[in-house]
Amino acid sequence: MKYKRSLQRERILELLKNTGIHPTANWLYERLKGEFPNLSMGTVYRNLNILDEQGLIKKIDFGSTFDRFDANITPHYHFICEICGSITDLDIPVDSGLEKIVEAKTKFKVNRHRIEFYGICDKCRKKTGMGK
Amino acid sequence: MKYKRSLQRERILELLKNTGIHPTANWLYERLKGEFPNLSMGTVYRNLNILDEQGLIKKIDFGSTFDRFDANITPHYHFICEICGSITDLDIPVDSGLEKIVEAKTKFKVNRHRIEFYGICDKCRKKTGMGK
DNA sequence: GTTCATGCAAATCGTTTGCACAATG
DNA sequence: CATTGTGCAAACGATTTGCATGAAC
Repeated sequence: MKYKRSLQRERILELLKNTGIHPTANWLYERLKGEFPNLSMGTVYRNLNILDEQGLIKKIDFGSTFDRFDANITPHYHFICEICGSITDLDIPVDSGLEKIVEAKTKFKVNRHRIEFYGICDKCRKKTGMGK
Repeated sequence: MKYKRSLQRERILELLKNTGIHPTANWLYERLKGEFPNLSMGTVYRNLNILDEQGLIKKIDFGSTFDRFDANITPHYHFICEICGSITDLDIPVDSGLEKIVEAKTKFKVNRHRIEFYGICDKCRKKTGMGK
């Protein structure tokens, strides 16, 4: 895919670079519609996806669009296969020391944390011959 | 809120306890509609929310429903305030040793990981008097 | 018999897409 | 002029909700 310049896209990137608040698409839309009175959400989303594809920004995508549910209510981490989407509970110790580190570095009160590992599960490695 | 028994809710919990695949609402619906021919998605979702509220299951909710975007494309962790929803980039080292630990314990190929810390940010601590 | 749960359909919300027109190269 | 971007509105998919009926206590 070959991209052409677009003022809207440039301004979206600029706004994103000048803020630390990790905005939503709607925040960007609100900020820009003074500048581009006919701006539409479609344009904002399309450009965000292009910028993400170009590696200029990162979408904090929180996984798939649908919720997953877990009857294992003890703290644990997850592994998510990037091919088949399967989620596996991990049997590694939950490290609350990490929360201490964050509290030492910031003024925040940390209540909990979560870790997700992403990669390729054993089944998909066999199927696709990917991974080593 | 006071809850009454419901066969549908009991079966949803049972299914969830007997599988490790972290199902979606739709997966549960498909599994149960043989048993409850008139089952509706509304019922599944309502019961999942009740079970979550009761602490009997955990919704892997991936934060809010909307995407957030970040122009900081170097690997880093996030802190999310549970009161105001603000997201802050954290200045603590990204520990790729964690990925090694997972690979040692599993047959998975790990490509990346993410950590989110949840708690109360300094602004909200002042406002609400919460936290310590 | 009061409260909570169900099924159904319509509504909601964030995001995506089809299309005709405008801007870019 | 060939290609990509825009605005608009309609479509989408997961989830929620209003309402009348049914089950639990």
